[in-house]
Amino acid sequence: MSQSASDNASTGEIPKNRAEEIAFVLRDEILVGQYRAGERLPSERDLVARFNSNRGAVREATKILSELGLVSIQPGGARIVAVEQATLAVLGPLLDMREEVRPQLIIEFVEVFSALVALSARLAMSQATEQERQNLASILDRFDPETESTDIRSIMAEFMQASIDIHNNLVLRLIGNGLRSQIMGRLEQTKSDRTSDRAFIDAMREGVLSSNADLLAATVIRHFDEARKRLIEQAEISPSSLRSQR
Amino acid sequence: MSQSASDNASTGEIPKNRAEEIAFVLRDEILVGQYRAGERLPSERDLVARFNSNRGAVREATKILSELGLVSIQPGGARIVAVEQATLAVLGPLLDMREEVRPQLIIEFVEVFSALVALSARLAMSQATEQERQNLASILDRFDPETESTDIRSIMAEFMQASIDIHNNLVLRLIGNGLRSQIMGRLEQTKSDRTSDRAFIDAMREGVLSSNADLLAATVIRHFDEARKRLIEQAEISPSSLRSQR
DNA sequence: ACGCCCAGTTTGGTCAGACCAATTTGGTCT
DNA sequence: AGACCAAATTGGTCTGACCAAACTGGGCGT
Repeated sequence: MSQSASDNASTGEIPKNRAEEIAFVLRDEILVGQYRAGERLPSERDLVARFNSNRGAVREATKILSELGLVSIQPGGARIVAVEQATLAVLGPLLDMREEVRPQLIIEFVEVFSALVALSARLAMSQATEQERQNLASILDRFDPETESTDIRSIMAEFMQASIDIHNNLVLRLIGNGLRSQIMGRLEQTKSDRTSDRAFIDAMREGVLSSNADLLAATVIRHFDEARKRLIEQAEISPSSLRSQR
Repeated sequence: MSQSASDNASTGEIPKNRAEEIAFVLRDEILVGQYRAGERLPSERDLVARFNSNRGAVREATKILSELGLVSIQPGGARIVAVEQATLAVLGPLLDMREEVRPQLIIEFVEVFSALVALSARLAMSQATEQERQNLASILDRFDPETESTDIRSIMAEFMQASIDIHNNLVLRLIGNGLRSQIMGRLEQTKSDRTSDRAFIDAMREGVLSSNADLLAATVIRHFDEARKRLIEQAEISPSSLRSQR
């Protein structure tokens, strides 16, 4: 009845050691809904038997789950916590595991990311030096509508990072870190309108160079709103019906 | 040379076990700058000696630090990671430990929280039922300018939660969880203008009941912007000079 | 002097087994 | 049915051991 625990999903999640290996498996099982919230996680000794490991490794694994906010460990037993109570760190795995909620989750991500990029751009504009503005513009210049390889999303990610470096808002940076690490590499290529992308980039460039925070923010919001609408159409389901699936 | 590791700071951070006890001490030492980024954490065996514990507990502790993003554990040694790379979970401890950056950090928090509340209100308005709008309004109604006890911040927190329950954006909810758990109970009472607060609450109420997302968002932004300006004055230092302290 | 290489040491990773205190559980008694 | 108690279970702590990879310093060759 032992288990190798190595049947991990697609993404480049390479467990560094036995504990992470076990933690990832259990995490995915929880995210997939194999246990319900409030239910008890198997005892450490049971997990030892199941994964053919030792209590040390198993305890480290459950520690990880606890840190993710997915389980609550107490003397007497560890209990599963609702995903809604967890950490941002469950986002990525959630995208990998739950195909059904994936489209909706991506839409929700865009909603939030949009607001954060707009905010970041605003804050950056309020104190950027001339050189920093030039730097931001140069990032935008990397966009080339001719080349398929230049992904507008990676440019936005870089723009976000650069603007964070300018205003240096730690809270925003930490949130950005979390979102980036969870989303990076998990978003498939989406076909987008290159000409409208061109217009978007140009508008941002103008906003940056003229240090027009309002224009910048509005441009960002509008662009992501369009992207969001495309995603909704792509999902071919109305967001409200999707929303109830979770 | 042993250490009891129980000299934790003010906030209600009660370690559940030896591992957390050790982790909290090390975390605080890192946040205070006792180790520099890239430096090596003492070896597990050294930590065992220092905390008069065992390797199992120490390993669980470093696992926690690793999960916080404060250290990177690799065969050969664990190394300290820059705070900027960490998780939102370091925010609270940072507020507790670094008095010098506290004012600036709070300002940065307000900047972000403001945008998120505005976004959340927007999203909620886009799909709130009549009853849900009434519920939001009733939360706002709990504000009583006469009573000193009604804290406008707790009302905002509740409003945020309620609006999240409406739109049910998981990403926003997870971020909200993180921010709330880090900030809750760590913000001192600030004297605010009760009459302007009254006006703010009323404006929000109107926005909610008329389902006017733009009004709501604008109101939220304006209010937090004023709050932020008060905080800056209170700190008696310009944000730019503070910014360089970190 | 300088750089390369190798052996010894240190470090994290894994494992087995033991004891404790608190919780949980199941059965018994009322 | 409910209260109660004893036994089994569970997480928490601790000891001691072995391995492979990483790190260290010293000696060798250039």
